[in-house]
Amino acid sequence: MDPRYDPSAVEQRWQTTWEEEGLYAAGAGAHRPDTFVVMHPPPNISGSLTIGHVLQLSIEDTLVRWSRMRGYDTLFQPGYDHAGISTWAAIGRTLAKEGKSQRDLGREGFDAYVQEWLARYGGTIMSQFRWVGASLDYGRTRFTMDDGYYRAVIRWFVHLYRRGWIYRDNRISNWCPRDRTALSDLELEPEEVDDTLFFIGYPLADGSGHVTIATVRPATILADTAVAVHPDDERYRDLVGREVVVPYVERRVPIVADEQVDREFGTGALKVTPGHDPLDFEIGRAHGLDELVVIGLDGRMSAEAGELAGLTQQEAGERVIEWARERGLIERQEPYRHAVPTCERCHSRVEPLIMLQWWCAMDELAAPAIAAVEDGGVRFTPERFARVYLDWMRNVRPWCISRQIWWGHRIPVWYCPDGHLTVEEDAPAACAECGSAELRQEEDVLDTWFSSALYPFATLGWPDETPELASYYPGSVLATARDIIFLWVARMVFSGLELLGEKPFGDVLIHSTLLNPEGRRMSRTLGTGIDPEDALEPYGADATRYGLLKVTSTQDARFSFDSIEEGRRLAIKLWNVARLILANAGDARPEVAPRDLEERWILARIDAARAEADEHLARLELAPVTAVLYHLTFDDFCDWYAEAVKPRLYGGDGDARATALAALERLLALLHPVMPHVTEEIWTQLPVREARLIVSPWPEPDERFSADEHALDRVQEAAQIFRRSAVQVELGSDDERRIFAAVVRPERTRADGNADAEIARLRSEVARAEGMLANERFVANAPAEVVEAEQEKLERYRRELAALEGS
RNA sequence: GGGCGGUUAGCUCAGCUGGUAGAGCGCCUGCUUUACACGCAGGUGGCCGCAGGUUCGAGUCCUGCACCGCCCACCA
Repeated sequence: MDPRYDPSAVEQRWQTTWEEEGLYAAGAGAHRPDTFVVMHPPPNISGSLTIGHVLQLSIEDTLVRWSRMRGYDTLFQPGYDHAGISTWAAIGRTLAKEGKSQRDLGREGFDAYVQEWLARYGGTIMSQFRWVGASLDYGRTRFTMDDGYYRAVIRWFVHLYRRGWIYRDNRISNWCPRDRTALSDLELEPEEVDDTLFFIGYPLADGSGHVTIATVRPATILADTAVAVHPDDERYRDLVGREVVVPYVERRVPIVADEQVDREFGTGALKVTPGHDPLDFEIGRAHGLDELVVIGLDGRMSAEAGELAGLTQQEAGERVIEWARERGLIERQEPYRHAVPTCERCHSRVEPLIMLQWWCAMDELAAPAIAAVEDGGVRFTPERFARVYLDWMRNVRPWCISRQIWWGHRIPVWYCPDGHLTVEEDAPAACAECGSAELRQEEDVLDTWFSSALYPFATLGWPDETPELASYYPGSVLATARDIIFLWVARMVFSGLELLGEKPFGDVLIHSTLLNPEGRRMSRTLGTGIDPEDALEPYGADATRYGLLKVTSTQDARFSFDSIEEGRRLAIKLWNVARLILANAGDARPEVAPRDLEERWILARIDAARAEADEHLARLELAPVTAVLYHLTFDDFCDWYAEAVKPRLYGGDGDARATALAALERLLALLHPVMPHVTEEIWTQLPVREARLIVSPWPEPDERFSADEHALDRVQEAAQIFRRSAVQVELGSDDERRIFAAVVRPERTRADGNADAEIARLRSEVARAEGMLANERFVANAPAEVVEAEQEKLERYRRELAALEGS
């Protein structure tokens, strides 16, 4: 073996070998009927890997490899997402450099361009997946726009349409004037802005006074169709049912009462603009108000704004205010800071506009998806995210699913010249209503998340009844960051329940969001992110995986190269101890032939670590696993076992050699899910191996040694005391004395004879324990085992103290 | 406005159903030449955010408060 471990060559070689030998394929190594399925969240085809993706892959791959070694039929599914608006916008930015836009290309020209673009930028992500060592079944890679998947999405649309839950309607929509498409509520991002709140008098139609309203958007006054007050508001009770005159347009509109009005805000009277505000829209529909629109798709005043047409809202607002001020209707104005919705992608201010869009009603879909989490069929880890999911699901509103872009699944609706709709999976020959053959397909495409929602089964061949679908649905664990609980997780749950009658996965693991070393959110656009290759290249995949898993928890985690450095040291340590054992193995073959204390002890320790790791992995806790492995390797295996057995290895003890090889095998197996490459590389150096480590059995516990987990406690205590004080403590057996001599080498110890400090320490421990045991209420009320433990501690301290003082 | 999370060693963080504080890194000291200085051994270092409460006993449970962060939100 090379004295120095160089991950770069080794890792790449194994990644290729495993894949070529088919060991990443679903079912590899399986010997039990259960399946373990992980759908890796499909990355945007337009993007590149972030360090957060590497964390996610590390978590998933560790669970997958662990399951594979335990004999499960595992499927780790890879794929890409076409990422509608995201890709659309990315291409827009590229085109802008040539002074063009997407729409300049025309629909077909755009299709051609996007294919070329994907060929150029699409391939890097999967090679980065491989670099991490993610054992995805690459041969099954799916794309959310491939033919089969496309068909699934269209089937889903038609299904919902026939259910009556998808409909086309003029509703208030979120319109991004820059991207020129509608957005769902989840694609908005609030942004704080400084506005002015104007208090404007609306004269009563009969001239008997006026009602004052507050607004930050005076331009929308042109589209006011009512004033609303709270029904219980004493101030306005008498005015309900009467009329006011809207300033500037001088239109008579009613005063209505609606409980959605906040009495505390402004004057308690609200101008109602159903065409340009979500709340006003609701009030308008409830009261049958007119829905006027005065703002166009470009965000400027439209033709309906009359003489103000073409002006910006700012300009139009100033004109309206000026008009009102001249007539003494401006009561006052004050600066006002508030959050307004913006497009999460381009940060333009989103216009709420009434427009014709496709909607999906959510009530019927949400009910079973709520039940699935309430009754524990779908579990969240950490649990608190179940509430986040439920709160959203219980208050979910209609989902706007149409987008006015050209990249995505085109809505399967055809219009005839008379405006009849035909909804079919395949292009119909004639209008279903009038028989007209002159059909035109809907221009809009579907929201990206409408298709992602099908991921857990569309990737398996749905709507066909494939063997994969039968075997691998539902999946096991979905690992994701918390930012897509609504966008994706929730939608997968309800689509799976609706189409297959079964939840898509049993566990949702919400892992840490990685922050940069300063504790700030990483952002590609701000350049505060970490390029995964900056870790993978110098440290290697094993170290990177280990380092990321170490810091992940139920909280956000700061990324740091320190933990990756620790992983690197672990890999090197493993490499070196393997060299020690292999160089001194002679012609021994791995066999559990324990004869002496240190061997039974290390086998017991490995078993205990395995049990601990199993427990944590079953609970989807990854960070504690790295700690268990680290201490097992460094402290138990290297610093104690290897040191203790070393003289016997040198001396040609066959049993010691055979057992050392067997113990090393088990250690490698335990580490493999986290650090697959270095462990597999060492594995191939072992004299006997029946298979690749990646598909070798997870170590079974050996009851013969479970009692020996603490066999070295006395020796370790004696060593501790000796190293601190140079005082020799009596040991009970020859084995113990031999191990002590092998591990505790006086010439490598400070041994400054500081027995006094040790005696003082033990005396204070004895005093503390005596104090507790003298407390009658403690002895009476504490559980028996706690009191016993305290007594044992006291006895041990007294024993050690006696040994020290006697010497 | 509503909700959630955090506050523990110089730094980054563990501490499950309450039993008298841990890890890694850093720092100090001493050890190298038959696995590894990418190493070994030892050590220093904590009113567990603040104030109350429950309890024989609180980092852990309860109530308030203070900062920091996140999510949701139609107060126009």
